[in-house]
Amino acid sequence: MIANKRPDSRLALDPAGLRLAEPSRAFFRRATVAVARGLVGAWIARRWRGRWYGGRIVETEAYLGAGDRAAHSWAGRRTTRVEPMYADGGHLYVFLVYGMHHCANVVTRREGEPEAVLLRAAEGPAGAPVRLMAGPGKLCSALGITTAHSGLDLAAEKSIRIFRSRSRRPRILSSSRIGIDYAGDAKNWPLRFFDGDSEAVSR
DNA sequence: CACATGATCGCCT
DNA sequence: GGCGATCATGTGG
Repeated sequence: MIANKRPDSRLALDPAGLRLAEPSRAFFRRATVAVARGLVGAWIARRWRGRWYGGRIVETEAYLGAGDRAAHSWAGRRTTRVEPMYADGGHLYVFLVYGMHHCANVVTRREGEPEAVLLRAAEGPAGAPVRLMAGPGKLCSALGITTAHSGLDLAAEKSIRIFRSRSRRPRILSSSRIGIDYAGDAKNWPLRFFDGDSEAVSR
């Protein structure tokens, strides 16, 4: 068990409400764009001291590996930090940006194929501030996710999990990705996906 | 409302 | 030594 940052208590979930189809390894191994779309509307949940906390994902971005200038694995870059991106689909890749904010990614494809989906925003359960997780750094902060969780296997570990929702499919819109002006032509690729009806999408 | 800035550190050149 | 897959706060129009 990883005993670090505590999740925001307002994100407490009823475990009974988490009886949703849990993505299998095969779900994460699919094409990265398919996973990025499939994660919009899914739930991310973390268990801390025996209780569950989490939210419904409303915004994601796909990062396509060695050929994607915006990806940390661009040109085959492989450092200790990025290593989890090279793991099998379903692992977690967490990194620190600007020296203070964490960003959580779900690794896709197979071992040796460094692609991932950035979790950019989520909305908490009823009662939680709508924009508490409206941004990748805020999402990690609210759930207490840090680099200590990087490399964790979502399909095997029990502390952080992804659940697919049974409710209505969201109206998914797309756009170019945020904050990657340095990425050349890749900056215009339509790899950001979000729930067009959510108030928790980042701005 | 639209910028502009500071915080803070690991990775890359 | 520069800058980033960010965010909160401050200024000015």
